[in-house]
Amino acid sequence: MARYPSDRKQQTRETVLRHAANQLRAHGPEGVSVAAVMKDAGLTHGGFYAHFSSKDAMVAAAIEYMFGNVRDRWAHETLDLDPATGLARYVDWYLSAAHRDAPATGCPVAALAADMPRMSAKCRAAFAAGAQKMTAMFAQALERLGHRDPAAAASSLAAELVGAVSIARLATEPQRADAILAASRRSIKQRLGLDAG
Amino acid sequence: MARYPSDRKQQTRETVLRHAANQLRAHGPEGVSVAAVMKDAGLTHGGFYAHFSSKDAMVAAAIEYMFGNVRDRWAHETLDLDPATGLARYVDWYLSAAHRDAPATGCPVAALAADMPRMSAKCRAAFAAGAQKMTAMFAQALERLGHRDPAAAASSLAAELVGAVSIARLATEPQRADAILAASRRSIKQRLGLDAG
DNA sequence: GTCTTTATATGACGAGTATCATATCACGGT
DNA sequence: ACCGTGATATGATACTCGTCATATAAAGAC
Repeated sequence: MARYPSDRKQQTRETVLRHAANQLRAHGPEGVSVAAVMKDAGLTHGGFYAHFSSKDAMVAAAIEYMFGNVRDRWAHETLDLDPATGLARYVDWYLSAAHRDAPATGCPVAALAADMPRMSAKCRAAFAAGAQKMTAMFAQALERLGHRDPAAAASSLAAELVGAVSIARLATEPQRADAILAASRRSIKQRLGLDAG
Repeated sequence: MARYPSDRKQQTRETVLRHAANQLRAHGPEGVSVAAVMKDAGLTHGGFYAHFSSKDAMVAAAIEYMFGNVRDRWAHETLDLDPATGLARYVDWYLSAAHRDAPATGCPVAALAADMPRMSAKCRAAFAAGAQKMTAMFAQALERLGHRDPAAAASSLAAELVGAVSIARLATEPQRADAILAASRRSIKQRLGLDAG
């Protein structure tokens, strides 16, 4: 029956999704074209609708994919570390020059939040769910650290992380961009008690 | 010589710019079309190139226009107030539900920062300059408040303001959106010593 | 009233896009 | 060797957008 390896289509779909996710963050929801994504994935535009019912469906799937990566990175960065060290390490990565300079593979919230209000309900829902899980991730770590009102602290933390990277990406001079990240690193660590060790 | 009122073209240009600025924040740089802006301004698309050399030139001019409004609002909100009260009042406005729900007339950084990396050099430069002036505005107030390292504190403040509004605009449930703004209001005021009065 | 100039409108062109109908290709079973 | 089907390619359609050439409308000068 199966004329192709059974998971061939699945793998193609995931390849397309990966390139879609990168192009989304790099060029924005309107800047990404079906043909360009397929070309990046090594295919032509025609076969697209065998994998997704519409461009919007692909974008929604790519959003879930990106937030899956966010959770993977969190798990990777905090693996086998106590909550304080793990959180500090994640903050350091989030506010690093490497993350600032690689929006295509970085946090979707910093790269795409501003575009969400004008997207389809499906995309907005997927994005909101992802962002919420991300904040919950922080809240759990802060709770273990004995913070009172960990939800509020996590919300404030997420806000400054996202804002700092967004603004740092605006700066024209590299040293200004560095200073923005450094200022938020210090402010966050001080306020969350992560600088004492 | 002058067959029309001398400032007629200037006024038309400003009307177009105002609508361009609103549409930019509402629909994003790719979502705004020359024809739609002109229609909003009560004109047709043809006359556009009498006012701007290109769509990009209009966007760049609209960016300057928006940041001009930012400074006007700052002046308006902090007028005749001591630095602490003025800053607190601005923070309250920035993190208000009204601002969150009206991106089209709100802060350009929260509405458009994510789109800047993929815009023309001219637009990026105008945006970076505007954002920098905004942070300098905060730094001046913080300096008057006797903060040490007011530049760093202003940077951190701007980051959390922008991030909080960006994330609040994602939330699907209104009460979550409110909680996000409230958490950052408290965190900012506490850390800057604005809650004591 | 007519003329001249400034401001705006009409209409067209070329490029790019999402979508879909149809054709071709690759592969495992026989 | 070849056949049938699942996966991808080709090509076309309808639409939108930025841009510009040209036409019309408005208003003071004579």
